[in-house]
Amino acid sequence: MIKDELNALLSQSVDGLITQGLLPPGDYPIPVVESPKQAEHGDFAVTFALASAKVAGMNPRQVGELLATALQATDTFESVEVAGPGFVNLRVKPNKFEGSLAEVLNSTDKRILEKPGHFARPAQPHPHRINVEFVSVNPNGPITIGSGRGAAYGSALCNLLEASGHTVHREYYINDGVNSEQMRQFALSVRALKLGTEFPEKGYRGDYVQAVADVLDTAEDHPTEWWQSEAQATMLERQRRDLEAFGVVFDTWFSEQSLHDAGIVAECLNELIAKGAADDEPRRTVLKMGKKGAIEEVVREDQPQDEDDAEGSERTVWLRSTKFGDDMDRVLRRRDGRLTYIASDVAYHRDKFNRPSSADRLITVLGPDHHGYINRLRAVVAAMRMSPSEPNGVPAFGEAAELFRDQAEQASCEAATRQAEKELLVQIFQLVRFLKDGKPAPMRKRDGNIFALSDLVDEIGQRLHPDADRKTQQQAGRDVARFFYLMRHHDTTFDFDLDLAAKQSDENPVFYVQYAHARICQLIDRAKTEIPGVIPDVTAADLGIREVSLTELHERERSLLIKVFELREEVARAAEDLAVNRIATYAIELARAYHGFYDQCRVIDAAQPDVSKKRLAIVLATQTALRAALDLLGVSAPERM
RNA sequence: GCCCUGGUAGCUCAGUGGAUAGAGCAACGGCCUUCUAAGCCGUUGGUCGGAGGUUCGAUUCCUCUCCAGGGCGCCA
Repeated sequence: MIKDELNALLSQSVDGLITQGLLPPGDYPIPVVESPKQAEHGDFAVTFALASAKVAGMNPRQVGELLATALQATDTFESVEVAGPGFVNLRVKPNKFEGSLAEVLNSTDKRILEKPGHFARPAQPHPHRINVEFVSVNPNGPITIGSGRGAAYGSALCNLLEASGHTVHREYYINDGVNSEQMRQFALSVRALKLGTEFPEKGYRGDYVQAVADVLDTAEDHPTEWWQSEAQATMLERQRRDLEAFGVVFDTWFSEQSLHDAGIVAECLNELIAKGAADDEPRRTVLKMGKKGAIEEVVREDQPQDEDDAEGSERTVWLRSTKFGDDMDRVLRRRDGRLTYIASDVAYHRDKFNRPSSADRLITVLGPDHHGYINRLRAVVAAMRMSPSEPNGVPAFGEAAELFRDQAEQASCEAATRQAEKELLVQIFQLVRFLKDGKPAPMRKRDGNIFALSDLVDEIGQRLHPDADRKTQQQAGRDVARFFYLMRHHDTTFDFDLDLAAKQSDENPVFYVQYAHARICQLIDRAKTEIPGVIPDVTAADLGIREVSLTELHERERSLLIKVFELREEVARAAEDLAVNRIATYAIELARAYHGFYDQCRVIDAAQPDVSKKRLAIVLATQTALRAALDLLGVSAPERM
């Protein structure tokens, strides 16, 4: 793509200057082109002169002049200007865009997620096998509009990681442990509704509970476990349906309980004890933290042992997670022998690493209420991955002396923690506030009903297209909801304006982008009938672009092309930062560039076939980029609106 | 107390250590007998919460601080 070519050219030029003795040898930064904020600064800008003035021992403008002279000589630029304190502003000769345009057109009609050769797929220097776990809510209710953000983000993130050259596994962790008190309450609520028995005090109300009861085909009572597994399965099915309708599918729905059933949780527990990462000493270590994560004090809380406890009660087993960066030790096995959620987490994470096509990176997407879970989760992975250490009897220093057996253990634990920081990335998405009539809309209705993701999709779809069929409504609702969820950075609280989402107007960015695509499609259709033979044949093996020469470019053509070429870089950067919102922003910018081009550049003109051909090539390239961006977001690209 | 996130135009928000900080909406004014006006163009609008520091250069990095939201269970 054009930027890579220019970067290579820059490096050559700088090397040349050094070889010629015009620049003193030194440790220079790698020169790269940047996109200027203002169009009048040219197509690309170089800040090399500013960054390297010190190394060169010259003033930045001087370095800029040298670089400009060298670049002038390459016959690549229409203009090279040194501006301001030492920027080098570049305007590229139109024909230098031909290669990049051909590259994009080669990808027309290919989906970004299908063909590895797609132009938007950057060369991935460090491809990983990434397991992305997201949504993973309890199977005791429908997917809420709060979780909707995690669903949208997680699914788009997976697309993005794939597009940037990683292998991705999409995973949903089912919190179906039979020990779960919440699931027990949910099951008992269903039972009460079905059999007319007494409703549990902490029971779940809402139509969806009744709906589960209605589905179950039984008239008699069963053990609680039966109700639990039946209610769960029914609810899970609803979740799966809702998610699918929202464009979210998983490769694996992983059952927590299956780990218990296979005895793996217990096995892991024993492993941790053997490694010294867990034990049943009756104490909990709590770290008093100062600023910047500095340990101020190690507090040892002795746990009272109830002599009165029922016979057969066991000693509490603690994960010494304070050895792995957590601020508090965590319980793995309760006194009554039940294993905790975090105990299954150990087994679960071991499993993720140990499958046949195992992951080497884990990404876990969690909601805002799980922020405190990050260190704990990392400690779990660290403890599970740690290799046991031979005692060396050298006591650790300072606070560490309270935590570790000796320096050998400290080294081992710290290495495991650092490793876990690399292997496990926890992404927190922040709260969404839903606004209706300018006021916050409650997430939970007074009757105990939850504002479900499916309600959101339906409501937006119905308000947009009151008279359309259900499929059209759902598609529209899904497109708008996904785009709204994704257009803000996931780690920022944002307001979801339901009225704006349901407005079919220029205020709604989704339609702004989709409209650009629809305009393109209609234009291409029209060109096929009005000026057949002029439209570049992108299906030909050796593309029609070879006949399209870019001898001159209208300003709008130029800026549109540059924007199209940016997609690949944008995908790489967004994937690097796990920032899906960049793609939404890019889509809006690309749409803007297209609308601007469309307004000023007449495409179909039988009198000027060369101009038409060139512009159609640019339009096709834009269509490819726009589709790719929308694909990544999981938003449809309609052919007409 | 500690941790996380945010504070940028009237509103909603972009912004990668670079130039005069951008967009959409709102307000005002233009552009359809030629490819979809769900569009385009222009005007108005800013102590980038505050104070220090690093840097040739800070909205961006560091420290402190103010304000707002969220989180810190033998719950999951």
